[in-house]
Amino acid sequence: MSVSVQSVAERAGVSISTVSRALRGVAGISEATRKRVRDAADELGYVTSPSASRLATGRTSTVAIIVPLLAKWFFAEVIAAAGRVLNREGYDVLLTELPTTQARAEFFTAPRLHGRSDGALVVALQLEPGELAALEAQGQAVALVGSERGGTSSVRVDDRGGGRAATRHLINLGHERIAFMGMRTAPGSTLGGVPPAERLLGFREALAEAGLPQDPALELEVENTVDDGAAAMACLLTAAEPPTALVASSDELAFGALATLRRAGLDVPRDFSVVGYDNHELAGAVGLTTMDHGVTDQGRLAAESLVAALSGSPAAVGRIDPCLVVRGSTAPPRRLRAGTS
Amino acid sequence: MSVSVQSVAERAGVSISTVSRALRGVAGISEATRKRVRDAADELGYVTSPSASRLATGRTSTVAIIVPLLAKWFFAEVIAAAGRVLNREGYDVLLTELPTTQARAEFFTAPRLHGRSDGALVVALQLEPGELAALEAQGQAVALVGSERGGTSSVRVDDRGGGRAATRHLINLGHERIAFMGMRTAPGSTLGGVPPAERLLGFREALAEAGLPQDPALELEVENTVDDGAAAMACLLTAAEPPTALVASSDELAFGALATLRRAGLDVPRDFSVVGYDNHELAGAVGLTTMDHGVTDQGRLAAESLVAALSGSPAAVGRIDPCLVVRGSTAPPRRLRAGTS
DNA sequence: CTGAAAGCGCTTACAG
DNA sequence: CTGAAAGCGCTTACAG
Repeated sequence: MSVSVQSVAERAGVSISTVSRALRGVAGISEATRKRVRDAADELGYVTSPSASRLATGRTSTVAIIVPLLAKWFFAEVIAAAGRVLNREGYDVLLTELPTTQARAEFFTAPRLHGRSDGALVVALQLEPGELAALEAQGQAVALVGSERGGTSSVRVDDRGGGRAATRHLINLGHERIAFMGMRTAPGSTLGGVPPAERLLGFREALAEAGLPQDPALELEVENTVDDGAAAMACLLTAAEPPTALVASSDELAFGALATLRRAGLDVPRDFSVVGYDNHELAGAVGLTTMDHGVTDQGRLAAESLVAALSGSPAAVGRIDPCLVVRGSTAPPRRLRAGTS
Repeated sequence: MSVSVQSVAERAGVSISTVSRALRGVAGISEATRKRVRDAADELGYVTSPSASRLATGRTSTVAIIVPLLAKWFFAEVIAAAGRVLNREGYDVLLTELPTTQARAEFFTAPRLHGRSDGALVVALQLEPGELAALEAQGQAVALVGSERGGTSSVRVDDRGGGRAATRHLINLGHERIAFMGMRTAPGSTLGGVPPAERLLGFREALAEAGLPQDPALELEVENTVDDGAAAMACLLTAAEPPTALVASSDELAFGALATLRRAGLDVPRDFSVVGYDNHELAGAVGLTTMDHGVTDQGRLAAESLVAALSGSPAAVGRIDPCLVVRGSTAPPRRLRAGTS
């Protein structure tokens, strides 16, 4: 049904070996022959069979991108950025979503990538040693975003520094009671992981450096959803000595917190300050001050290091330093603005 | 390097034909033999080579999902929903993003899917006849979401009805000057299309049915971004006789509009009402009343009809009726609430 | 610079 | 119920 090398060879009056070589741009073919083959291929509408080529070479020119959840802004953004470099480099993108611990277990038990992709870009999942080994046993080069493993390419984001920076911003404005909203991994979920935990450590460091007391009651752990952020913020409003500011470990959580504050009739930033984490596409719309951690860069860098690994380069670690984006959700606490409004 | 049928055959003491048949669950193999083969395969850690299998059968068990832009909530959600059914049905998902007219042209010119996938799930792109023909010439079964084509499976969303419903809600509240924010396709962009245009028609129908005048100045066409929504809302605020309510053809646009209203010191819904379109994951956080058009269902239905088409079923059209989700961004206009604060 | 031939690892009529 | 053999459409040493 579809045109094969054979017919191109006949039309060009050469052997199939020559067709294969001419079309792939291999050296050692006279320009005249190459042109003749190309013309014949064009006229016939020939296109190489990927399956046959993959079977013969053992390479798939495909990369699997593995994420916990597709429909989260962060993951979609990473996939988009990674996909662009992957396509540019000639790789197909195979998408795998592992939203539940069950899906995750099944995926790593069966050799699901074997012969389907040459490499895997693993986003956010904290791979257990066995899982990483399983990927490698399937012949996959691996690159990580949101986690690290010795000997494996990854992009390292200074989340601790980010958490510290967000907190310092509030401290510098004069806040002394600052809450932190972290991410908890829900049972059966594959979300969460090291980055949010690092942000919490950064938060604590900033408080310690400023000589501020650590109050465990101000450290909340919730699922990373708008609703949970809203609920957690409500809890904070019931404290005997409420905080005047919040560091949220994601913009989703911050959005939820802002919603609760608004519903409670509190004005941000006059009555309460919020710093988010992500620089989510919608952060601007709600005027959220937040930490930008180069989400697009994370995807791009990871894809680049995976492509490099695929061509034999040693494992590389990309680095990203988050930085604050000031919008309108932070201000000095009320007590420092006695004269104001 | 990896285990082949050959070694399994030797270990089980049968021919490779029998191994192939036993492992694929084909009928006509004694249970004893089947078990022996399975055990041998397990012991050896055998896994079928996809490339070899695809070459032999001519089927790839892969479906390509094609979207204009990955990092938009709507598309990510559709991909996630479709991907789940596709994986469940044993298909791999090949991801293709065509954000620019250039990428789109290149994609349809080269037979990029030939031999890579058995079908294509095309989201939002309004395929030109030549583009659809190109996919079919590459042997792809096709399913559409966000557009329709005779003889091709698709999911039909009643966008006109949705636009009308959103508008009626405002009319029923007593609004008489209502603006509409539609989507314009930016030069070089692949976004936009029929659904937003249908929503506008529904808007006009509702006005006409209510005997309200059509004012072209209240119909804005902008790019589907928060920023453009914000800018367009600002324009509306400068009208000689400003509207009291807005129907936005996406939640992103509505988010932008809400931001502008807030910054202008206007209270929603006391001073101005807004209805969005999408039921975006963050609509709840900002209290946006919006049209839910079953985004997850769109992905699921499209994937299901594609799977059906792949097994020979005739083209099918799924149907979805959008419905209003009331939150807090709509209320009767001020003049009807003279007594109220 | 070019060709004949083996091989990649399956699936599937065709026989028995 | 099982096997021998052809074929899927390429790539790649090996010769020349």
